[in-house]
Amino acid sequence: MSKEITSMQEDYSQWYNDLVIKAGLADYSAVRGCMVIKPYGYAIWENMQKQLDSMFKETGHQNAYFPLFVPKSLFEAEETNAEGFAKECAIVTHYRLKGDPDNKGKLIVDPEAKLEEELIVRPTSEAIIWNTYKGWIQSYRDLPLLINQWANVVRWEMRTRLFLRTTEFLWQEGHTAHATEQEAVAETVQMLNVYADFAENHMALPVIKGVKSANERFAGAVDTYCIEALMQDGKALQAGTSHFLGQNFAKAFDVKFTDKENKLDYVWATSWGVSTRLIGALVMAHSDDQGLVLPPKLAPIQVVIVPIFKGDDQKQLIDEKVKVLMQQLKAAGVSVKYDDNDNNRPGWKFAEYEMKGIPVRIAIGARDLANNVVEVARRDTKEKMSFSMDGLSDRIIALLDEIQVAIFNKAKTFRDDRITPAETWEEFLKLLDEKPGFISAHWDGTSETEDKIKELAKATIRCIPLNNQLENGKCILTGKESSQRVLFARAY
RNA sequence: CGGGAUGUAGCGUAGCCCGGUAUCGCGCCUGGUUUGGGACCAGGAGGUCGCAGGUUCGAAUCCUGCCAUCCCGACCA
Repeated sequence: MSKEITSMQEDYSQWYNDLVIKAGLADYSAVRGCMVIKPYGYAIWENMQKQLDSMFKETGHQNAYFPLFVPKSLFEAEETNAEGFAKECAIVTHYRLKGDPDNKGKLIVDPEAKLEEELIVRPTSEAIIWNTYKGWIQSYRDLPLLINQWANVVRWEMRTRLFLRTTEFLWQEGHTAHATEQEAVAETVQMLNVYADFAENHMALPVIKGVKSANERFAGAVDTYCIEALMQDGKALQAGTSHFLGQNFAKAFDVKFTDKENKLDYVWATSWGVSTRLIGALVMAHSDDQGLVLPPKLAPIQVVIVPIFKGDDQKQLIDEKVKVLMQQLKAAGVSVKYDDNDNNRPGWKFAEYEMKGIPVRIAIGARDLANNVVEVARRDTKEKMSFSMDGLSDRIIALLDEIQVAIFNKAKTFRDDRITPAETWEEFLKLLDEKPGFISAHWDGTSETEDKIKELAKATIRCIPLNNQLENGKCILTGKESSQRVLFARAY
C-alpha cells in the first residue's frame, strides 16, 4: 500500500504532488525549483509535441532554433517586455571557474573571466529572434515569416510547483512577422484556435477563449489572447497564450520591409506558446484519488493487458490469444502493453495501471478463455465489462474514442456548472469561497478596479471571452457603468 | 522574499521534551509456494538521522546558520 496518495478532498495540493511523483511523471531534482521529467511524464510531453507540431506545420509554420542566451543590450531593447521579465531573469556574468586557492579541490568563479556584457538566460525569445529577423526581412515577399521553436526557458520564480511553475520549463514559442495588422491579428486568433482545438480534442480539456485585460497582458503585447481552463479545485489555469505584438518589436529592433508600393513600414508581429504546464493541467483536470486519468489521445500506453493464470500451460494459451489481439491493436495504431511480468500479481498491476491512468485495461484468464471473452475495465469510470474475443480490437478502438469524449464531457459539465454570474460584491466573495470557479461579473474596465479586486478577493480577470455578449450593468466593485461581463477566478 | 509547519533506509514512520550510536510497516535481494483487486513463508541487505558548524567524554536528541518541501502572502505560464 505504499503507493497511496493523499485524497483530493483532504489536501488538493498534496494530492497533486503525490500524484505527479507516484505516477512517475516527474521527480524533484538537486536544483532549486527545477524538476526532472521522468520517462512517463516525458512520453506525455512527446505526444503533446507530436500533435501540436503537426498542427503548426499544417498552418504553415516551420521549426527553427535560437540561442539560449540573450545579450543584455538586446534584451532591454523592447522596454515593456524587458521590464516585465526583469525580476525573474537568470544572468550569466562569467565564463570560467578556477581552483580555489584557499580550499583545495573546490572551485570559485574566476574574477578575470567576467563577461564584458552580461548574457540573459532567455525567459522568452522575442529579443533574440527579432534581432535575427531584422536580417531576414527586407521585402513584403519575405513575409509572412512563420517560425516556431521547441525550447527550454528560465524564469526565476519565487515559488515553484511541479509542472505548473518550475524555474526551467519546456515549451514551444511561435514568432511570426506579417505585412499587415489584419494578417497578424488573424494569425494570433488562428493559433489561439489551434490551442483550443488541441486542448479540447486531445487533452479533453474544455477551455474558454478570451482576451486578457491590460493587467494580465504579456509584457510588450498589444493584445494577449488566451485559453483558460478550470481545475477540479475550482481554480483557473491559463493553458496557452497567443499575443498580437503590433509593431512593438519591429520598432524596437528596427525590422522594416518594403511593400508593393515601395513604401517602408515596420512589420507586424505575433508570438504564442504553450508549455509543460499543460501536463499539470492534464493531471489536475481529470485525475482522481486512485491516480491519473489520461485521455486516450495523449496516453503513452492506451491499453494494458494483464494475464491471469495458474501454471505455464494456461499462460501459453493466454499468450497466443494476446499475441493476435496485440497485432490487431498495433495495426490500428493503438499503443498497447502486455504485462506478463511474473513479479507482481494481477491486483498489484490493476492498482498500478490505475495510478498511471492507462485508459483501458484488459484482463484475460482461464475463465475468460473458456467463455471466449475478456474483462475490460475503463479507467475514467472504473466500469468493468465483458467483451467477446470476436471483433475485440474494433470494440477496444471504439471504446478509446468513447473514453476520450467521456473525459471531455465530464470536465465540461464540471466547468460549465462553475461559471456563475455574480451581481453584488457580497455574492462575488461568497461564490469565490463556496463555489470556486469562473465568476461572470461586470467590471468598469479600469486597471485600478482590477487591482483592488485582486487585493480584496485574490481573484483576477482570467479573460474577456471572445464573442462576449454586450450587456449593460454595474461594476461588481465600484458600481460604475459596464457594458459586458468578464470572467473572474482565483488562478494558478 | 516575509510568516507558519516539516525533514530519521527507496517510501511512510517511532525515538527528540529528559543526550549514551536508531523502532516498526511497505518496498528491495535469495529460495520456495502463489496469481480473477495491492500474496505468503523462511533467510538477508540497506541509515555519516536534510547539510554545515558549535556545546559535550559522547548529539537523531541541545544551540546557530544554511538547504529543501508543504501551507499562507507577494510574483508568475
